Amino acid sequence: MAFMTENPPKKPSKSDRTRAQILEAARLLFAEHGYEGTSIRDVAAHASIDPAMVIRYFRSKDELFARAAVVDLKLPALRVIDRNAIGETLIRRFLEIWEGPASGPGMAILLRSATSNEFAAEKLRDVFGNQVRPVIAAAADPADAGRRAGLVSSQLLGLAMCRYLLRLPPVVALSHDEIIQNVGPTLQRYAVGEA
Amino acid sequence: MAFMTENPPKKPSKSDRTRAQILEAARLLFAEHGYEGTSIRDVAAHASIDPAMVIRYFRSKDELFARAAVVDLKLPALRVIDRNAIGETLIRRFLEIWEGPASGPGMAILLRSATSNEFAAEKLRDVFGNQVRPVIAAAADPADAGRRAGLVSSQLLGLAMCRYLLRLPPVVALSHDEIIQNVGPTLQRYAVGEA
DNA sequence: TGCATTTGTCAACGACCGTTGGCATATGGC
DNA sequence: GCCATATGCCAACGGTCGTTGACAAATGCA
Repeated sequence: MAFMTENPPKKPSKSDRTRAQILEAARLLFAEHGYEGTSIRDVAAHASIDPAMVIRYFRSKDELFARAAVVDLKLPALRVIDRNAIGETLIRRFLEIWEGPASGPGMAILLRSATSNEFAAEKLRDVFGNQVRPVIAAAADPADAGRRAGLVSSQLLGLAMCRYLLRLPPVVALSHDEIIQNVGPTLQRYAVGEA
Repeated sequence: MAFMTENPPKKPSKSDRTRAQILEAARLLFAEHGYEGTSIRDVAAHASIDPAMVIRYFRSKDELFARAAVVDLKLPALRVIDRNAIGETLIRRFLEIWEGPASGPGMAILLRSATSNEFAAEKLRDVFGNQVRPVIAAAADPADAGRRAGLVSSQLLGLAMCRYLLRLPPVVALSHDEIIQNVGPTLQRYAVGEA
């Protein structure tokens, strides 16, 4: 067997480069065209490699998608957030995640395929259950953290859909300041506003 | 040529029934599994008919999808809406569209496929440009109606995604009253709130 | 009853898909 | 240089897809 999946500390071997190229091409294409709209052959062509190699490095298309669709929102630690600025904090982090240089296209990959691919949908539900909900739960009564996190998610997810996937012109045209000033208060009310 | 597409006033002929059955099956499946996830053979099986008939009645899968993806939000006429209750009016109509018995699955069809099918995306942009925007434009300064309609759309589209497509549990659990009380004020502010 | 038109079934086509196994080439330790 | 291994290409498989054309059954008018 020729796979040593877990960290062998030193080995930037030849294969690791192509492996990374394949994964990068896959993340790009999955983010842009979704799971069904991206073929193994497309990924291979983008990585300048034979389709068979994609299968050799990742065992199947499903496994490749799973490797490509990892998301870490890196939301601010629970106690660092100012309760009175949680709305602004969330929307600022949102813009970094979707437009900042550091973050990859992980969320785009999930959101693009979540409507027609159950694995992506489940993964997206996990993100909001394990990464968004805890932040809200730490800032307000944990009893209705689910309700509040759900409302926050609906606004953020809708904004992402309109701005980055559907590319609704007036939403694309919004400046960062406009988004912060308009959506920030909404999130603030959803997260910690009156019951 | 055997198609008389435009109203021949009296003819509930045999074919019109199967034609309707095919369209109904298509709307159901497109709404549930999206464009790429629904095959002509699936539609035919659901309509208890041969796949070739689907092509004979509608000329191609694209044309079938176009016929299935018609949407009329039937938003209240421009001057009937109370400016101070436009948020509540919009969210109530939203719930009727998505859960009421009268409205079909038109929006679900569009939203389900909009992330991976450019035709559906364009159609959805049309809906918000031709049906949502005018309502907002009539209620506030038409100059920034685009911005306001975009914000309204982001919230409504996100709520639909979370509740009906992604089925995020805490959002599914929301009662109609909770939705109206929480999302209504958001839409009110987006539509006519302070600049 | 005859016959033309409609309505439906069946088999097959070419294309694309994910995936596989065999075979060539390059690499790197001995 | 020798050879095991890693890396890569190629051709093909079985399957599903949208779509087509030929043919059978039903329908309705003369």
